[in-house]
This record gives sequence, C-alpha cells and structure tokens, in this order.
Amino acid sequence: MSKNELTVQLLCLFRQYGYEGATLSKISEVTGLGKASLYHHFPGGKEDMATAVLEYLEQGLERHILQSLRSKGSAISRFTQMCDRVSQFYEGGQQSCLFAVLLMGAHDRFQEKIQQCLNQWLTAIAEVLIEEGIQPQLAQQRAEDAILQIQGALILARGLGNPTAFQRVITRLPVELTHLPPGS
Amino acid sequence: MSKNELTVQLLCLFRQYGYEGATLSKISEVTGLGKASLYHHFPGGKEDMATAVLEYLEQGLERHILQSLRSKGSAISRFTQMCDRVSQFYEGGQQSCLFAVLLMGAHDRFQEKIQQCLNQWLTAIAEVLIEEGIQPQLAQQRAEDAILQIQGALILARGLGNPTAFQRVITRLPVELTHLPPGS
DNA sequence: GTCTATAAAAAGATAGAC
DNA sequence: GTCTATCTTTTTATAGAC
Repeated sequence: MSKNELTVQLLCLFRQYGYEGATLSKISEVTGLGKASLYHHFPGGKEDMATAVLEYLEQGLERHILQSLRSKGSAISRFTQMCDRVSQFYEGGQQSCLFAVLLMGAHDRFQEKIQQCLNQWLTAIAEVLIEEGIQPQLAQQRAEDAILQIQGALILARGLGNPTAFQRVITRLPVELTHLPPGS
Repeated sequence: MSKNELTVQLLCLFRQYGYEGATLSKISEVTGLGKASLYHHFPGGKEDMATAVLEYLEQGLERHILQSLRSKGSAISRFTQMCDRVSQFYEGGQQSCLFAVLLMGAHDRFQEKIQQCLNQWLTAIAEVLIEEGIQPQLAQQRAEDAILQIQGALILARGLGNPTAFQRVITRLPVELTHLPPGS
C-alpha cells in the first residue's frame, strides 16, 4: 500500500471517529497493518498521522478547490466548479470536515495549520469577488459566509441524518456569492 | 456541589476537550471529585455523564431558546431574543456547540437525542415564520439556514481563533429570517 | 516494510472504609 | 457522598526477528 493510499484511509478514519476516537487498534484493523508497521510510517504515532493527513488535505485544497477559483471562466462558473468539488469531497454532505473534527478534539496542535488552510480558502474566494468589483471588506465577509454555511450544513446533515440542507447550500452558493450588493 | 453545578462543569469539559478527550482523570481533577465519587453520581460512567449533559441542554433549549420563540412580541423581536440567548450560551462565539462536539466523536449513541433537539429548535423557528405568512416549506428551509449558520459560524470562529463572523451572523439573523420572500 | 511479542502508560471501572 | 486503593481493559509505544 502506498503512503498516499494509507493517508486517505487515515483521513477516512479520523473523519468517522474523531482524533481521539480513532485508536491505533482500529487504524491497524482497517488498514490491515500492524501497529509496529504504522509506527514505521509515522514514527510520531497518531499526531504524525494527523499531521500527514492535514498536509494531504492542504495539497488537495490547493490542487482542487483553489485552482477552480483561479481558473479561466466567469465568477459564477468558478464558484460552481468549487462547489462541485466541495460536494464531491464531502460526498454530498455525508462526510464530515476533518478541520471541524480536529477543532472539536482535545489537541490544540492542529489549530494553526487549520487556520492557515481556512485563510487560504477565504482569500481565494474573496479574490474572485474583488475581481467582480465587490469591495474587499464585503468580499471577505461573503467568503466567510460561504465557508461557514458549508461547515454548518455538514453539521446539520450529520445531526439530522439527512444531507438535504447541505445540497441546498451547495446549489445556491454560486449565485449567492456573486449577487451584487444592494445599492451597487 | 449540586448535581446541576456538576453537570455544568461536565458540559464545559466536553465542549472543551470532546467526549473522548475529556478523560475521567481530567474530569476528576477539574471537578475536585474522585473517580469513585463520579461513579456514585453517574453509575454508567462517561456515557451517563454525556446523557445527563444532553438532558440538561434539552431543558435549557426549551426554557431559554424555545420560550423566546413562543413569546409575545413581533417575529423579529422573538428572533432577536433567541439570538441574544444563543450568543450568551456560546459566549459570543468562543464556545463550541456540544451537539457538534458529540457528532464528531466516535459514539453513535447521542445522535438520536441531538436530532430530537435540533428538530425541536427547527420547528420552533419555522412556526414563527409560518405565523408570519411564510410557506411551511420555505419556513423550514429558513430555520435550517439559521441553525446551520450558527453552527458553521462557531466552527469558523474556532478555526480562525476569532469570533467576528459569529457575531455578524447573530446580528443579522433576525432580519434575514423575517425578510419576505421575493415575489410575495 | 511487516510481523510477533511485549512493555509502559493511561483510561475506565469497582470494592470497601469512613 | 466522598475517599483510598486496586483492578481491568485499552491505548500507545517499542524491541527485535524476518
């Protein structure tokens, strides 16, 4: 198994069980690797694993999400592309966000990297809006609103056992983001 | 220490460290009670504790949030009252939602109660909107949007280490909820 | 790079005195 | 109702063979 496949499995485990809830025994069971093998790949144990998954996620954010936002088309088509990728990544609202999962845990060590990722995402969205002539401050707020709606919709989907609200949010976001502000 | 004070401390611990992250040792340390004493109050251990906290939360939801929504005033003043209480409960965006925390954990046992609480909250919001003449289906969607924005704003606040977005959401929600739909 | 075996530490849980 | 002491189980981590 490649390091990359292993990282994807770890992502899946952390999303499902949380950081503390994903025990080495469970990780060993799911991956089919013995604990000693896991420590061979990740000498620092679980913390190493979570760090690796976060780096994997940062790359995916850059390669799939941010790149959509910097592509050629109109603002609305770029946001639509972003939303498509986001929906795919969260499996239509049936998967959690690892950022949220790790933020809810007992460890502070991941907050910095998560903050960095969120800020990259926010900035990329805001830049599209600024290109559209929206004031920087408003652009930043709309970007925050977009991400916050995605995150909240994932929570609600999980809590209700029903991803409908997530799909509604994803569908309307491109239009909502690009609507001109009242009075402009 | 009364059972109620103890429950509040447990709520605080679970919000801060998550379910798995709030160990008995830490609970013992913070509450000042030995482990055996904790088992005296909660024979079922941590699961009992989380259940007690969820029940405490359900009562608080009923007594503070839902009652606001069923009070005398206009729709907008009722939503404003709800938002005031919500903001207070989450300390202006600096505290997590226990529902989200527990949903991110490894235990499935709390999902049912959480779903019940969310549905009560959703219904109470939707009922205010229906009274205002908004179509039931739209009312339900707006209620979902409100809760989802609150939840997402709490995540973003924690991720960015900055509760600004939460406060913005809380401030605009009363107006956003009561705005008439286009074409009505 | 993976395994078996084992150790060390922590977490969950209980007995019994006061 | 709380404590000390103890126990069991689980989790994390490592040594050393292949």
